[in-house]
Amino acid sequence: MSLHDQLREIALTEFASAGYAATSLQRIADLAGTSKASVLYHYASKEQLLADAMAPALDELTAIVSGIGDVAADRAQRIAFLERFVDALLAHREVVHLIVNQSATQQDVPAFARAQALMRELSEAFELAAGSTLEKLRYGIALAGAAYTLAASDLLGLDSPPVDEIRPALNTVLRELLAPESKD
Amino acid sequence: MSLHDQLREIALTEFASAGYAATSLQRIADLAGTSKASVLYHYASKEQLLADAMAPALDELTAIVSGIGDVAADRAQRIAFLERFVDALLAHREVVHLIVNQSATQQDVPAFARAQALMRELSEAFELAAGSTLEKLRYGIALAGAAYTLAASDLLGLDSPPVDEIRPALNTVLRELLAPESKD
DNA sequence: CCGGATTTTGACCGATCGGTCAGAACCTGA
DNA sequence: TCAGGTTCTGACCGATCGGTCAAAATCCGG
Repeated sequence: MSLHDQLREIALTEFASAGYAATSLQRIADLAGTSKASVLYHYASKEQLLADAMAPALDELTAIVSGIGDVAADRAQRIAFLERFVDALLAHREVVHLIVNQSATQQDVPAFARAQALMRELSEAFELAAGSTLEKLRYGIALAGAAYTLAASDLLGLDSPPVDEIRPALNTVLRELLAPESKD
Repeated sequence: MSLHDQLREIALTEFASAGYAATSLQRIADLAGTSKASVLYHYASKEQLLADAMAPALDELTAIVSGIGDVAADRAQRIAFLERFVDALLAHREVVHLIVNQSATQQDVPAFARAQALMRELSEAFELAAGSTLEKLRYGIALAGAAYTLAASDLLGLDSPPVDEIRPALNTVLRELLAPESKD
């Protein structure tokens, strides 16, 4: 793999585990066995390195949220959305960790601002779908809980089960909350 | 109110909204209309200022988690715990925001390490209570979702409903997930 | 009014960070 | 072998930060 790609992967892992602000370019360079100046040759700035590392996940999540459909009325569409959402969370756990744990306090960084805008778009879509405070909370708890639990499991040192065990369980819990059989 | 107490409140609000690392002692001093050196006269260090600001909430949460009881078998105890938990979340929203959004990436800061240990203790208590992956996820989603949704609602610019509307709704959703009538 | 204790302040320090730059090293095709 | 582009590097810069310190200002009981 090229140094260019290797730097992006190392940076993503470090940003997710130690934090964007707390990860210096020098540390990324050390982990890659190169110099800080070399990192800045491949990526114009630290912000650009983060943006490139998060881009694939953000692109995919943006597509999913954009094509959310009429999630209010149609249970089938709700289930389809949840499935796509869960798949994306599992496919991009490091970026999910970044979004969930750091976008809140780093809105001056473009990539985090983009993530924050995405979360706002998602929550607004469900805000419209939900009538009562109770229902809004259900949406919030379900989606945020899924993302956060996934992101935190690594961190808390919990031995997380394999993906093909988490995926169906996640789908089950989300359906219990947002697409129960009794409804629609 | 004394400058000592005022500094703690200003710091807590800034730490929660802008982030601990991103909030300089100079900014706290400016907001309080005093000098940076004065802040460091009242609090030995930035870390100590954070620790003092978070202490009341952490103490209360620690007490709740310690007295968690046999949450596995007894539905009544589970409901009692959830009620205390929700009350604490609502009473200390700013600290909850801090814990949820920043403790992950600041474990070298003692107060955040303490928060992290608390979360681990809580998750381990439920880890024992839960038999299957599905049940573990239910606990994770419920508790993390409640905390994160509460913390994020301020941030995303959502107009959050008044507390006496959120409290019963939160309790309802958590009971649906963790203490359904059908069980026990 | 005085004197000791408390509180406040500006100047300063060392460390760290992201980023710049000129040149060295390296690779590649003619 | 040589030339031109690509990649890499160490030295350096300006800014910011948390924290120190001695001196000034303020407060308060006798």
